Amino acid sequence: MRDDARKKDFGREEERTRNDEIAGLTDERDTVDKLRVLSRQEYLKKRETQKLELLRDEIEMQQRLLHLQDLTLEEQRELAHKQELYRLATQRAKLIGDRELEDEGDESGLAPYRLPEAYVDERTNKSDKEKRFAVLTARYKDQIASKNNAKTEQQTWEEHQILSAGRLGAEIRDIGDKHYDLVMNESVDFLAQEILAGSDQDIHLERTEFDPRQQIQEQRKSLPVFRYRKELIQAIRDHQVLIVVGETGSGKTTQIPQYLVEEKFGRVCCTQPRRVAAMSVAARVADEMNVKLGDEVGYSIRFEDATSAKTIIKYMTDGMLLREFLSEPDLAQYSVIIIDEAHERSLSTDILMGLVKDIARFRGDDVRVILSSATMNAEKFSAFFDDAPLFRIPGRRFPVDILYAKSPEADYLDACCVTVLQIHATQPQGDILVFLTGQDEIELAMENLAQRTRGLGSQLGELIISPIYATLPSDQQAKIFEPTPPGARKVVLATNIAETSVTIPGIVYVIDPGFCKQKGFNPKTGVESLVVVPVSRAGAIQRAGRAGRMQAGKCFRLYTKWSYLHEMEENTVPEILRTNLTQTVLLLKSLGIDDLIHFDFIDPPPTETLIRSLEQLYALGALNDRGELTKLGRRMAELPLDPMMAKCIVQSEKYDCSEQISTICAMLSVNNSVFYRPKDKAVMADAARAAFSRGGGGDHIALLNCYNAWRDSNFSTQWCYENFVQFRVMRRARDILEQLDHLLDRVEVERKSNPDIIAIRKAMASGFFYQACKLQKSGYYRTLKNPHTVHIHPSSSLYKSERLPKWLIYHELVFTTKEFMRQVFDIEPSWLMEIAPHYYTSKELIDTSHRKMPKQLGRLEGAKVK
DNA sequence: CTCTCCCT
Repeated sequence: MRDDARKKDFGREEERTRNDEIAGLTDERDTVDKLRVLSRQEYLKKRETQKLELLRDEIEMQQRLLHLQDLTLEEQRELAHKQELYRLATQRAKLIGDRELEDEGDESGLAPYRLPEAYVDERTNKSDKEKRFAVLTARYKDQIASKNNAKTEQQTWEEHQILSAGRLGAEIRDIGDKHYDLVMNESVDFLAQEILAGSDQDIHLERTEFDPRQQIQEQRKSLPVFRYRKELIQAIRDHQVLIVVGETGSGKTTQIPQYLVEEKFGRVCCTQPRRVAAMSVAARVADEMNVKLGDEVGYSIRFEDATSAKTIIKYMTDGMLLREFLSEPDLAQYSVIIIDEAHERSLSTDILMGLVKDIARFRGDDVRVILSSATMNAEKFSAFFDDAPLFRIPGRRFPVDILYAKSPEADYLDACCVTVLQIHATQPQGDILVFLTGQDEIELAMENLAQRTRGLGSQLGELIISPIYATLPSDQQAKIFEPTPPGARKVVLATNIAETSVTIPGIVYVIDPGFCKQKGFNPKTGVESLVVVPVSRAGAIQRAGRAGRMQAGKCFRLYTKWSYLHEMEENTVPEILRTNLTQTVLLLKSLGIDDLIHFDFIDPPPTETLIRSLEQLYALGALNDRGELTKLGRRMAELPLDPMMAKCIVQSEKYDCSEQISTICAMLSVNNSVFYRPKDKAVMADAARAAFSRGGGGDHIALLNCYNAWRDSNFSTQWCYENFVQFRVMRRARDILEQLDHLLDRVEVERKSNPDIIAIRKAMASGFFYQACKLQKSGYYRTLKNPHTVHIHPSSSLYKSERLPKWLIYHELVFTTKEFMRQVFDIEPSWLMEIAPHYYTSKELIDTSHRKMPKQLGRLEGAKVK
C-alpha cells in the first residue's frame, strides 16, 4: 500500500512539486483525498524513520553485547535478517530521500535517512544507554510474550544447549590417513595428528513448556558448573582463596556470582579483561536474575557506571578495580572478589593478583577470593596463593581436528592462501578464519587470494574475503558478521583480535600460520618493540578452539608438529614482563607500596624495568630523591594517563593552555587510529590529513586542529567521512576529554585556553622532555639520553618536510622495521633548559648545527637515497 | 615509506 502511494507520488508524469499538483486540481473532493494521501505518506515516512532507528539500535546492541560473545544459531539468523532488512530499508529510504530532495529542493529538512554505516555504533548522542538496554530487554520480553512465536529465544538457547550436550563427547575419529583431493596444482601437505577434545558432558533435560522464567532457570541448570554447585560453595566456604579452572562454556562467569548471592555471601565483584565482556555478562546475568541492569546486577567500565547502591553483583574491567584501590585500598565493600580470565595475564590482572593476595591476608575471613582461569597457568596461580586448592569444572565445546604441515613452509602467507583454496575445494561447508599478524599482511593476503580465485573458474562457490583488525572502520568490521550466502564460503583474515576479543559466527576451519605481533620492552634502552614472533602453544590452542564454537571443526597449522612441540614456548610471556611499567609503578606508589622490588608479583618484572620507571618518575618530579610520592605525583596518579601526559596536564596551567593539552592527551590516548587511509583513496586521505598540520607545530598540534575542527562541525559524522577521520575513534577521544575535563578539578588545574602553539608545545615538552632527540649530519635523529639513532615514522606530518627540524620530541619510540618515533613535534633547545634544567646540561643542548652541519642543514639530500 | 591487542 505504501509502495503504491509512493509509486503514484513519484511516477513518470509527476515532475511538478506537490503544491503545484494540489493547486492544479479542480475537484475539491479530489483535493481532500489527495491531501489525506499526502498526510498519510508523511506519517508513514516519519514512522518508517522511527522504525529504522529502532532496528538500527537493536542491531547495534546485539552486535555490541552478543556478537562479541557467543551467539546461538537462531540469534545469528535473527541478526542477519535484521541487518538485511535494515540495509534494504536504508537503501530504499536513501533512494526516496534523494528523489525528494531533487523534487523539493532544500526545504524538506526531513533528514529522511541516516548514513548506512551509522548503524554500527557511530552515534553522536550519548544518552542512549538506557534506550539500548530497553531495546535489548524488550527483545526478550517481546518474544516471550508473543504467542505466535513458535519458539522463544530462551527455548532456542536451551535446545541448542541440549543438542550440544548430546552431540558432544570426545569422539575419537579416524583421521590418521585421510588425505585430500587437490584441485590446485600446488598444495600444502598436512598430517592429521590430534584432536582438541570436546567436552565429555552429557546432560539431558526434560523439555517442558512452562513459563519463561522457569525456562531460564532450567537453562542455568544445564550448564556444566551447575552439577558442582554444592561442592563449589563448600570449597569457597572452606578456603579463602580458590582457583576455579573452567574452560569456555562451563558457565562459571555467569553462574558463580549468582550462587554466591543465593548463598548470601555479600557483595561480589567480578573482573573482566575487556569492556564488552563486562557489559554483556552483566546484561545476561541481570536477565537471568530478572532484575533491571544497573540495580542488583551492574557493571562498571570507563565512561559507563551502571551500578547503584542496590548492586550486589558488579562486573567490571580489571583496570577499573585497580583504580578503585585508590579510593578504597582494602576494597571493604566487596565480600567476594572474582578475577576472571586470569590466564590471559593482562597487566592489570597481574597487578590485581598481587594486591588481592595482600588484602586476603589483611582482611582475613572477611573476604573470599576466586581466581578463574583456563587450564594453563592454574598450578602457578595456586602456588602463588599459598597452594590454594584448584576446583575443576569441565567446559563444553566441540572437538577440533588438528592438522600439521608435513614440512615447514617458507612463505607462510602464500601457504595460507593455498590452504584456504584447498579447504574451499575439498572441505564441506563452513567458514574459514585465518590468523595473520597485521593489517599489512591481511591486505597482501586479500590481493593474493583475489588473484588466485580469479584464475580458478566458476566450478567452485564464491569465496567472500573479509578482513578484521582493530583499526578497521567499524562499518567494515561489521561485514564479518554478515551471514554467508548458500553455496559461498567466507574467509575471515584476522589479527589476533579474533583470538579473544571477537567471536565470529560460522567458523569451522582455522588456519594458523603460528605467528603474531608482540609488544616488547627493553628496559636498558627504554625502547619498545613490536615484532613478529611465533605464537605459544597456549596461543595455538586458543586459536584452534575458535574452530569448535558452532560445530566440530578443523585447525590447519602451517608448522610441523615437531616445531609445535620443540620450538614453541609453552605460554605467552605475560604482559608485565614486556611492557613499560612507569604508569603502574606510579599507581602502586600512590597505593602506598614503597618497596616495589619486593612487591609480590606473580612474575616479577625485570628489576631494570622497575628502576627505569622509578628514575623516570623522579625526573618528572612525581617521586622525591628518597623515592617517596610527591604531591605532584599524587595529582598525576589521579589521571588515567601515562605519567608523562599526566605531567603535561598538571604543568599546562603554567602556560594557560590546559584545554589544549587535555585535548591533545585525549587524542594521543586513542592509538594512532584517528586517520583512515584506504588504499584506493590514499592521495585524498593524505591531503585531508595534511590540512590539519598546515599551521606547523608537528603531529600534536595537528591532532589538536583535527579535534577542534571536528568539534566546530558539531561533532559531525559527515565531517569525519569527508576528512578521512574515524568517527568511532573521535568519539572515544571526546569521551576521554570529557573525563579529563572532570578530573581537572580534582587535580586542581584551572581550565584555560591558549591557542599559541609555542605555549602548547612547551607544555607538552614539560612532560616529554625525557624523549628529545637531535638531527644528525646523516639526516637521522639521535636521542639525547641513551643515545641511539631513531627515525620519524612515515605517518608523521614532519616525515616529508623539506627542512627537517633540528630538535624533536617524540611521543613514543617503537621498534618495528626501524626505531620509529610516532607522533613528533619540533622544539627549541632553549625550551629544554627552561623546562628541565635538572635533567639536561647546557652542554647537551648546544646548538652545534652552524658549526658542524653542512650547508643544506637539515635537508634530506643525500641522507636518504631513494 | 608504516602502526598486534587490550585497559584506566
